[in-house]
Amino acid sequence: MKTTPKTSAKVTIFEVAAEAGVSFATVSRVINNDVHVKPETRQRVLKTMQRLGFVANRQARSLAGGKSNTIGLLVPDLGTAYIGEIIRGIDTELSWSDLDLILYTTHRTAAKEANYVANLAHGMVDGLLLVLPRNPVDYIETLTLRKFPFVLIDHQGTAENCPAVGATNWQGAYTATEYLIQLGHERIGFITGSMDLGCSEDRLKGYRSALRTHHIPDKPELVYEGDFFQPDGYAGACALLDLENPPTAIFASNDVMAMGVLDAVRNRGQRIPDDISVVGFDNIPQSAMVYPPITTVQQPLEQMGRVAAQMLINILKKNEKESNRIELPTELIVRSSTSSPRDRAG
Amino acid sequence: MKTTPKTSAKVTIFEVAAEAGVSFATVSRVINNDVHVKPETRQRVLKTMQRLGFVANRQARSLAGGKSNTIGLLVPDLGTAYIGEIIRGIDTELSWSDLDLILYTTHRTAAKEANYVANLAHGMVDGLLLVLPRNPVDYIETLTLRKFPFVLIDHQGTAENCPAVGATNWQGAYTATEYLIQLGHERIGFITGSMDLGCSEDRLKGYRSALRTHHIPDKPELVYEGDFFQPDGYAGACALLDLENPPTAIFASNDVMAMGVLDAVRNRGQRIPDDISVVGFDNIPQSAMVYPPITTVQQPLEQMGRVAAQMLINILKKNEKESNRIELPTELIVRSSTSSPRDRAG
DNA sequence: CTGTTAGCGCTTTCAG
DNA sequence: CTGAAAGCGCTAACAG
Repeated sequence: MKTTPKTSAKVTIFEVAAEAGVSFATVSRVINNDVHVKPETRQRVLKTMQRLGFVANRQARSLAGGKSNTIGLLVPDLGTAYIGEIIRGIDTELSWSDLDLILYTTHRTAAKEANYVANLAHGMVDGLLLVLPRNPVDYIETLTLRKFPFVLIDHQGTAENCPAVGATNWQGAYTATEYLIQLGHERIGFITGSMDLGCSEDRLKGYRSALRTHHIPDKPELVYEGDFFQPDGYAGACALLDLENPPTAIFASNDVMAMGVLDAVRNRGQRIPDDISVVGFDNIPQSAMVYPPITTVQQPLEQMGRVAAQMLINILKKNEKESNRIELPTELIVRSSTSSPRDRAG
Repeated sequence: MKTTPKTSAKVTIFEVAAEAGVSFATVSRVINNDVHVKPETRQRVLKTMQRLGFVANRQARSLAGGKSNTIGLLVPDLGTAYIGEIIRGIDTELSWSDLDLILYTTHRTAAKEANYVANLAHGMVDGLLLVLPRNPVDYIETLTLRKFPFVLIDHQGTAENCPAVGATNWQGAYTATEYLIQLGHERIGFITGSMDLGCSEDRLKGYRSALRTHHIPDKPELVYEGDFFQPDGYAGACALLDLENPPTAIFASNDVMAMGVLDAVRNRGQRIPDDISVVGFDNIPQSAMVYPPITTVQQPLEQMGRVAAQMLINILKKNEKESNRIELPTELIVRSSTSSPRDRAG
């Protein structure tokens, strides 16, 4: 009952070997495209494999061979379109290789993050893609020391010198702010993202730099600290509009919060863009579909995913990290949520 | 250079065992929470594991133990919010177990689908979650025969008797159609989903039944075959509106196509809902945010993911399939894209 | 309660 | 070019 090869049971290289009349080592060679196999023999083995419906056991291969042909993707959560776009890019790129993808969600728990990284780096996966890492310092050193392949996505916190792909957050925020200034806005509210993320800081800095360049005082009361979620966009807009001297435009650090702003403004009976101009960041698909369509800073999310996957694959192949940090350009997408404040008169 | 345990190298149960002064079997027992270990010993081993930074190798565990503690998720693609919602539900549920999630994207290739299933069922994962399977017939039999645990999500094609979670598509479409009829619409256009999917058929049937119930002739020219993507919603709306006697309402089989309908109607200078009422299906987040917010049939996507994951976990635990098919209720969400056709006069 | 003994299915030297 | 042998790190009966 033990070695009885039932028809529907798993087929191992041994069975294939026996059927094909070769040793199992040869079968292994065929599987691994080893050159040292006579074409004739290879064909015979290949046919047998097909006939028997042989499927190599990845666990075993990885145990014996030392690599898993799997990469791990660590994301904070799955709640927003933002992550979805990035995953899509990664998936696209991976579909051309034969790497599998294991998905880990940290649910915004820094502890879980470090924990996962430790586990994953321990044989489960060959490389790691870390989206929006919270506390990379906790493990980047370990990873680097061990020479474990990884790429950071959308992170620009510490000045660590490691592979990462991000977007020109500073530039994007600067451009958008400047655009509002050129429309004639002088009181521009700003809602930040989670300030423990590098990108949030960069966006805030870009906003401030634009103001400075145009000699507009940077009033602290016009900056509201948000967290990238819609409710905070709503709250931020309310806070800003409640000011004695409210802003004529609000720049939210992402589209999701900008939608919260839209709601808040509408609920107060004000119109967009006539009364208040609104700008977002990311250019997630919804931003074009809401009413009014939101002027936003496009972040090439899907491309970021693709590029990151490419980088990781390269590192895996060459066994050395080549490029260090790639910044993909952001672009201002002007839609209908912004106009000159002078329009009010009209 | 071979067995030299460098400080930063991987720690195995052997090292832990040696350090703790027990046999490696005991360490294994501790890892697996086996009851047969003296509390005292367990503590000592646990401490040693911690100190040495031991992390169990999943590949090895799975090879030896015959299970991987990983489940596979097979989705057609990552392009739509639809899948995202489902994944979120699955992820939520999984976060309470210690199962890992491997993500496979078939990119709508039926061949790839069957292929993946074959591979996965071969040791890579302990169970399979299949979202919107294209050609389940290709492998359901194999899976069932092998008693391989799996759950189908949003599939109601063949009458196969296997674990699945879906929504009351027929009921949802019936209710929505009836709602339009009660508003006074008599010519109601319908844009189907991919007709190779069971849910599409059910929705079409629900639509037809509602018409029949209310003695409204079911005109074939009012049904346009779509594919669930936005462009087809656009095309479908154009085709329907080009009819000699165009419909006063259009019911699209999902929200994404409904958005295409919105575009098409607007591009023709007609207003929603004044000139044309529009109804969608799914209730993806965007549907509430576009202009005008779309009346739609809510499908509990996130919940479907959760329930499916629960079912699979149960099957995995009890090693038997318990429940067979769960239908989660749909619900009509009335928003601003629908009104009585008589409003035109107003 | 704990140690011993076999493998899981495959990759990899090392000899032919 | 091909076979034999030695593990990869761990689980799972068996004996104590």
